[in-house]
Amino acid sequence: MIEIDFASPVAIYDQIKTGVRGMIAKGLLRPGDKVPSIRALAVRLSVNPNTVARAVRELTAEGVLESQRGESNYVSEKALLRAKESVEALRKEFAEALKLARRGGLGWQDIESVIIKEKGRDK
Amino acid sequence: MIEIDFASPVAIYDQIKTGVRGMIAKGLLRPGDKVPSIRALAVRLSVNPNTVARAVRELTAEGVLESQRGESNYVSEKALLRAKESVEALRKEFAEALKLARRGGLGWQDIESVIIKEKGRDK
Amino acid sequence: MIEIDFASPVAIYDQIKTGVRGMIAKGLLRPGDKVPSIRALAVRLSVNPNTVARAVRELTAEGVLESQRGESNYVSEKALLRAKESVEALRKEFAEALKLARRGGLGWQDIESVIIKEKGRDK
Amino acid sequence: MIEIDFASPVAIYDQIKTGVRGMIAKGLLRPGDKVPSIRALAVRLSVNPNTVARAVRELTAEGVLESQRGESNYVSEKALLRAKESVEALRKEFAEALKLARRGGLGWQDIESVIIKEKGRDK
DNA sequence: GTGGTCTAGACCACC
DNA sequence: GTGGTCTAGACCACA
Repeated sequence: MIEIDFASPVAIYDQIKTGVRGMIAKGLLRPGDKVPSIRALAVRLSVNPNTVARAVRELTAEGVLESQRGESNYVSEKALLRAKESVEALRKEFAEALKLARRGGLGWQDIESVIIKEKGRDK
Repeated sequence: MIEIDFASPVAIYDQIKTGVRGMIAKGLLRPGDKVPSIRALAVRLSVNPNTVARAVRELTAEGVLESQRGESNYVSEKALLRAKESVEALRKEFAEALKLARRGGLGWQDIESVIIKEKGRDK
Repeated sequence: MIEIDFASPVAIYDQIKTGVRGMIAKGLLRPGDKVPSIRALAVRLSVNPNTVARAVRELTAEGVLESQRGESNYVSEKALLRAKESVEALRKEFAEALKLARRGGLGWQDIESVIIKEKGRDK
Repeated sequence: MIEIDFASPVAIYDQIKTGVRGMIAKGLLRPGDKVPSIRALAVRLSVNPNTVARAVRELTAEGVLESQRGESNYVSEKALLRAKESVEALRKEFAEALKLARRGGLGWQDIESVIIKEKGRDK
């Protein structure tokens, strides 16, 4: 499901947010689907429930999830649209990172090798 | 030579630093080479001389450039090593950005298209 | 300054948010003003720093405050506009509460007495 | 009689409950009075009979109304007491809303103007 | 010193 | 059981 990189400089709650948006963008999570409980997710990701709660809260504020007291959380109808937007933002960030790497002298060969390595990790 | 993206969120002096390191890594600047004067660089990049000065100052502190009172700046002997290190750092950042983009749902096709587009821009 | 009612059903972080917006709307806090540190506010309000941090974080996301790593927080330029909006929202909520109270049989006399009492508390 | 605000976030059956309690508190309905039939009320309020039925059911469970199979509904003897209680609850909610509005920066002038407007609507 | 994040554990309200 | 809030205390990055 969602992979957390504890060594990453990116905050865990942010990785969870990105991960959920990613699953929606990839179609693994669809509007109306029930999202695992905060506690369950926390256990599965080996993370504190508060950290998951923060991600869920912010995704809810963003309109990606819908939550009601005492009930499970659900993927909202607007989620697909929001996910598309965030993927586009990600595309721009990646393009920026690529440009930076090129300007800094990273060769195309290095870049291709990084990509091939990641593709392998993906399996 | 060095391209400055004035719309980028990355500070200009930082783009200059990265650009210089990049030219060294690419072999366009070699240890012992004379670096253009701050004023000349400022004019060529359409940038404030203070901004160039800051980049040069920090590169000097870093050991990439060597400067002496009233003389030109030169690429240091250690520059190649330093540049290699910074390219390695860049590689890691790029790998990180790639991983993030993937987790967030960006498809391989999107990624390839970004790369092809950048390759084209490079010419 | 900001008064916290610990007996209120309204969450503390929300009372802080409303309080800050209120001070801006009242002109007690103006764009560019420095906001007390999270820790200082926490002590003054007898509240956990994390609770203040949440209020500050959300106000920042909302565009009312501006914060930078390691620096103090400041009231943003857009804060006045945002505060005006939130006051308008508050006005509507109050009007709704009034209408509800009237429909439920609360007499004008009762309402006036509540208001006079609150005016007294204000001093 | 009872006014329904279809644009309100408050559920309609709840508005009906509040309205009935209000009429009792205002003395427009007294213990022993016959309450119009569910169908008649539904027509008069332009509302689904099921919605009225729910309001009546809950008011009966609460002890405000009394109903017997096939007979009309009547205002119970305890109704006055219950209505007083609910008005008191309403008073507290209104006081809370007022306090919130004040803390959020709503001026007394704004508050008075809201009240005057509502008084006018009341006629 | 600042804000930002994470953890641990507690209590509440709702269903 | 669910999510929501608060506290306490820790560590990090930045300046």
